[in-house]
Amino acid sequence: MSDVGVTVKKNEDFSEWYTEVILKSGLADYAPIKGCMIIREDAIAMWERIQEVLNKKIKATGHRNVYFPMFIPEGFLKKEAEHFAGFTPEVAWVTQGGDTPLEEKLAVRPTSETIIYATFSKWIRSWRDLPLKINQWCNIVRWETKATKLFLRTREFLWQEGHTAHATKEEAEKEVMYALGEYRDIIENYLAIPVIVGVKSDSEKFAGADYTTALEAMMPDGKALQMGTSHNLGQHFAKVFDIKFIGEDEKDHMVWQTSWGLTTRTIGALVMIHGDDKGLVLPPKIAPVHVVIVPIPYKGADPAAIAAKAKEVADKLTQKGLSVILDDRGEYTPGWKFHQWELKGVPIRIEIGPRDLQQQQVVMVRRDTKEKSFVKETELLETAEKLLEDIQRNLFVKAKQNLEEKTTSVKTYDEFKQIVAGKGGFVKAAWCGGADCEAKIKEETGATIRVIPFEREEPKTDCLICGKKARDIAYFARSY
RNA sequence: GGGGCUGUCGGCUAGUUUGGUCCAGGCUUGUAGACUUGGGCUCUAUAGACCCCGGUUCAAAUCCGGGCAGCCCCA
Repeated sequence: MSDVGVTVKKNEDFSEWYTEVILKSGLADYAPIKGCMIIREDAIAMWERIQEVLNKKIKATGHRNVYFPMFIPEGFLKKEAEHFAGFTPEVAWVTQGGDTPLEEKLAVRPTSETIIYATFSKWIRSWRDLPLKINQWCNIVRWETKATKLFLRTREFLWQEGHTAHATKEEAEKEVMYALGEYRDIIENYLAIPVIVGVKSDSEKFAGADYTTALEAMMPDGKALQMGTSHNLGQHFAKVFDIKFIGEDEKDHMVWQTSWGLTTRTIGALVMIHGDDKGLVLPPKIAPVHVVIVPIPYKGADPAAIAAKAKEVADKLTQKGLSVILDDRGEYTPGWKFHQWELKGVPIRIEIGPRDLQQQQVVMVRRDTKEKSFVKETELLETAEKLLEDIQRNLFVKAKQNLEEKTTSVKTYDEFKQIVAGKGGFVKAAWCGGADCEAKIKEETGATIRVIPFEREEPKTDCLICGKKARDIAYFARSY
């Protein structure tokens, strides 16, 4: 046994397991710059798949892609005070070009609201210009000081940011929910990760927003991970960037705005949630490769016939629209290849050897359960497709169980502390809505309000901290 | 933000406690070849490292200082 595979078990040293799986499966590598990572081929392929799915959705509803500069003049960033205060601690600044100091320093975008909205004020004149709905795929820099965690905490990452301007408050509210809904579809139905959706507390909302809605997932180690956010910006930015339009009533109005983002963090969540001791386990709908075929060319057998059959099977599956790799490398043994492709998380492996040739069958192994079956050639396509659907569903169901197992309702603060310090996960607790109580919990336990779910539950007990009447049942957790 | 730990061929490591045996050993990987192939085959040849800077010393992978990088715990 060599050490090319994952050397630690997921439930023994989760953090180390996570890093090893990512490095060894080839999703990413550390970059020679502190806090930065290299996103490699397979991870980019998954990101491209996410792009493909989301682009299709938002284009169908009238959003269009754009690209704004990555540099933002300091003055822009400062215009909305709360926004500036929120982002300034982790902004990277460009202060010099060549040998010449800049007259005004430039922020490397931590998010693009300000530069985009400065432009919106130019583009929007009349109600006929609304709604304005754009999106951009780009990189973002936030100068983190904490330890790097691949995909989850790096100074630079990729994301998509949608920015919209609307004539009415109601329309903006609808847009916020629209974006959140599309995120939910991608995350749950493609990435197979169940989420709790709802609104953030004031202290956790986006700097400069009226309110922030979010999707939160639960990792196997009991920490929550934010999977995406959709903000209602109200008229905060419209006021400072002077984004006005003349309405049908021939009067001046401020626009109502939203912004929403989904990042490459979701790939980290995917690894954490579905991976196992053998490596990655990818949901078929996001996997860059659906099927790997490993021919087993015994010496006594007819290697040419086996190779031909493997090729034939590969072609059939490819024609059906699946992404297939025929691994006919002679220098590796089948066993070696099995491990390699399991590490990379390919959903289905097909083995074709002399015995299968005789029986007119193939051996099909699913990555999630490692279950092996013999499939008649005539049933190859339908079985493969059914299996992919099965795997997709199974991964979601298992993740959903994890989410449910790691969600605990508590009545007292003692119970709360015990859960947070022990099994972790989401802790549902009654909360008065006060920032002081929230801050106290954060200080004493490290847990924050991840989300106040839309699927509202009526609090039956009083606020955990102050004992006053509770406003909500909030989901608390320690988080990434 | 605070505390702790670690850094040796591409990867994992031995050597560090007690400076000298180390122009650094092993396994794995890479390369060339042979032989194999239903769960990480075997053999031969070959390539490859003390994180960086400074100090102590006759002598530094080993001790000291600083830097850089990574990991863990706490908030």
